[in-house]
Amino acid sequence: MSVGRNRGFDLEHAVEAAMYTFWRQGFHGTSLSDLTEAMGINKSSLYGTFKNKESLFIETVNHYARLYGQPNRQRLLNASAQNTAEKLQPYLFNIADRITDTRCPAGCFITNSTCEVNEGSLPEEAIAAVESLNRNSIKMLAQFFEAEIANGNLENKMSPQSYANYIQTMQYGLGVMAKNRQTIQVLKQVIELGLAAFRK
Amino acid sequence: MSVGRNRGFDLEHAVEAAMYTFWRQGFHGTSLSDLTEAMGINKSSLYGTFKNKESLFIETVNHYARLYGQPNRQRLLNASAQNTAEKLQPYLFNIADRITDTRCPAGCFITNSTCEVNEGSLPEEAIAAVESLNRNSIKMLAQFFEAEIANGNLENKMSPQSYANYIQTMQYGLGVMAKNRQTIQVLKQVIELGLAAFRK
DNA sequence: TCAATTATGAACCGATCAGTCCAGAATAGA
DNA sequence: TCTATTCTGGACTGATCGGTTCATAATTGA
Repeated sequence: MSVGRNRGFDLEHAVEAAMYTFWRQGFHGTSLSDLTEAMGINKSSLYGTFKNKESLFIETVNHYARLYGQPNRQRLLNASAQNTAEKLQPYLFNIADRITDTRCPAGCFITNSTCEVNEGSLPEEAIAAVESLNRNSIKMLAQFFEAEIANGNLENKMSPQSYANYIQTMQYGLGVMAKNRQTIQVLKQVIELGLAAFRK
Repeated sequence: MSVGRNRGFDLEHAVEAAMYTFWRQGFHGTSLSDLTEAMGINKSSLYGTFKNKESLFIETVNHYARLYGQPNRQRLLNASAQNTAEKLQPYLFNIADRITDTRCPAGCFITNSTCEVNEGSLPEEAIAAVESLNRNSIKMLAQFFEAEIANGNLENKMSPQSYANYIQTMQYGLGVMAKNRQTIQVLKQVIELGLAAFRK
């Protein structure tokens, strides 16, 4: 254990509380008092631990991606279902479940943040963090489609990149639908229609 | 002409300038100084004419819907193409063109605003205005699909409402993709894939 | 036990926030 | 020309913004 007084709060719980707050209210809609109240710490501790509002925001979007995005993408890459549509369905259903989960803020944190991104308005490093997560998501989807085509599960009428862009668009759209308080049933019907592109 | 001093600025130009500012920066990301600077007027005139920031915001989202959304929806309802996909394609391409138009802020103003909506964070009447536009959009899409099914252009495997939800999801997704600086070419490929649901 | 180090609470900072006020300028009708 | 009305510029308001400072509390290793 390092020298000095011990931190009086749990780091992960604090990041999670901050994440929920940014997720619900956005970067600009969240004040430092909102954060300190949600995290149960005061400003000194927040600045001592996380440097500033922007760094804490970056911490939370990355936490979100680690917690929700990456495991689901990993399952998609490892999926053993017969065809592409049957692999994509549980992947998208998982997203739909998450973004309509009443225990969490509505919608997708990354989608919301992407809509808030804008030079001069959001701080530069925060923009970079969000854009990096978006690029990463599309990249992993492209990898998935590349493998699907290589394995003969999918015609190569379109490039893996194009299929990836399509699914990314669906994800974003579902996020906004959820923010708009559409039910899980609606989202699952939307997904079924969206998967028509992968069914013969 | 009514009595008293004449307004020293053009009302429509002012609303348009405010619209671009909110569209680019969001409600919370836009300050009154941003607005007065963009509109070329001062606070007294802004408050005298538009009451407050919230009312001006509502004015701008409605202006956006009148300017872009409604004409395009009207064209969709009047489209004479052979089948459903050929009617939807120009409708969605029009959206893609607009949200990637470099003369305007990236993305869709309504989509961005929907992501910013959230009780307690955005003022109540502004939330109501955005939600009303979203409901209206889905309603008109549902009308379109109802007619398509009635005319025998589309199987009634799914309800008109479900098809409408699907297209609305696409629209939202395209908006976020555009905000994420994806090109018009990418968006048009995505649309082609998305229309697979309406092609045999 | 004591020095070095780290965390915390509270007061404080200048800047900016949305919004108000008011004196004066401009206009129309009488 | 005079009066009533409306619009405008600028100064001003209290509140809140993100961020800092500093004295003190708590901890470890020596």
